[in-house]
Amino acid sequence: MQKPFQINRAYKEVQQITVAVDCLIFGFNQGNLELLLVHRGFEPERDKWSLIGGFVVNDEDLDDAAYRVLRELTGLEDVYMEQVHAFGKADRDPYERVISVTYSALVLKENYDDELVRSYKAQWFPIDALPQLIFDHEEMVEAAMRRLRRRVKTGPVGFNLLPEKFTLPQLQRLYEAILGEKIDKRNFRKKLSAMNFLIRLDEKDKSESKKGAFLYRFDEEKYNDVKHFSI
Amino acid sequence: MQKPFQINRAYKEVQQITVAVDCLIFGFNQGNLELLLVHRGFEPERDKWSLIGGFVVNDEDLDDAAYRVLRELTGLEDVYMEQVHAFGKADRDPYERVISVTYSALVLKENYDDELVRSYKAQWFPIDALPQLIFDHEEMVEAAMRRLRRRVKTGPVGFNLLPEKFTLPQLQRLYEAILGEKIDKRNFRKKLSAMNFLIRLDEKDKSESKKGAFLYRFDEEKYNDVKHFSI
DNA sequence: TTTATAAGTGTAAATTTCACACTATTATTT
DNA sequence: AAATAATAGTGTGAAATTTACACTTATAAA
Repeated sequence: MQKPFQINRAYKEVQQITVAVDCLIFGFNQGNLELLLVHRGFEPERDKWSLIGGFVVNDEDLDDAAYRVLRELTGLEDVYMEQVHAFGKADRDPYERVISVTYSALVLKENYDDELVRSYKAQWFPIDALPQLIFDHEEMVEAAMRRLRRRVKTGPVGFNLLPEKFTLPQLQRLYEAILGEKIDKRNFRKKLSAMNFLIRLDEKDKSESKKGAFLYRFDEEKYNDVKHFSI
Repeated sequence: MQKPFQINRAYKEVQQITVAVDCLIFGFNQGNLELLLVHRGFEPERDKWSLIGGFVVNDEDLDDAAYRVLRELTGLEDVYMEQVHAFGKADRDPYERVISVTYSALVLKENYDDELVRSYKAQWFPIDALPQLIFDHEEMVEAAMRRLRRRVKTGPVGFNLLPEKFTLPQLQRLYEAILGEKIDKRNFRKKLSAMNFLIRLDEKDKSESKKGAFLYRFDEEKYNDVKHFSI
């Protein structure tokens, strides 16, 4: 029989393991939900693509490691980010045993540091046209997408993918891209206006239509009064 | 600037970290949702209680580590278990840096090995009357409860906490214990009978009432025809 | 002036959720 | 033998939510 649980916390002889974070960096661009990937230029799995990852160091919070990796690649801070799942099959990385914890980040494509991204040979791919990914990274994408779909239906996280001012058609296209289905325009707007946390500005965005669409902004305070967010 | 991402996967100089799994073992007993905890008999945080945990060894899948820990403590196999969250604050364990991945297990209290549990000084506590827990284990319980509440509303996982044959009053009490709220009997039954995956047997359980309540069983096949599970 | 394009708006039907109270069965008590 | 006490079991109508659906408006471009 094994040692009692927890007891061996006091022992130092426990095996240690390499721990990584992999970031699913989502952006929204011209109606497409996109994912930022880096090209893998070495074996094994050379020329496939990979999530942005990095190793966790010993004095660093797990969450901080994810923020660091994101910052190093994109230059972004204060980004919406959420842990998704820990992937820990012993043979998931053929080179060595690595446990990877995935994080999903929603970034504003206009804000990130393009230069930095390019220097890492990173590239945006539409979520429905991803290249081949290494290891179990496809499974990671699936898990993150499932969670993202749930999150945007039950909370105002989607707004992190849009600029401060946005139009309702943009917002709807964002939801359609994330959920992978068409949404009825009137029903969509009805739900939003019932929740009453979007402020219509006196400005229109004419870049996407002749008529122009009113710009809105998300109002944090009004959102706090919302009982049940649902889209 | 740091090394490019992923590249240093090929380097062996990465710091390694102790990785643990902590199991939230839920049981249902006499109308109460209960959690199995072990008493901590040593410093730091002596005499608090703790989740059942163990360390992940290098050639072991993360999920397998959780199953092993559960089996070692309860003797149970083939248990419903699901990863909840990875907890990774650098100082969450004051003794040494440990990243802990939590798993939620739903066990049948009648099946586990009582002797084994007692030999580990483990004890069941009602979920609404937990003792003080070590480290961030209260946060772990919260996270697991949130997920469990969501899961039982959207899928047939609650049945893992009941024996093969169970009555509708038992099932309702289980839901009430998990959700922490009273449920209307008629509405509850209406939803279940609409989904049509419970088979009423020709037996009654008279242990909990004079009249006796019909026993039911969950029918896997019929469940597969259910479009939307919702309670 | 016409045309083409996307923005914006309301209503009715269907479905789902919610609130609510009495009868049935039987072991136990008197 | 009758009364009692305790839990099981059952249906209906109101309210809220979700869904389906089509035309008018504004304006740049032709």
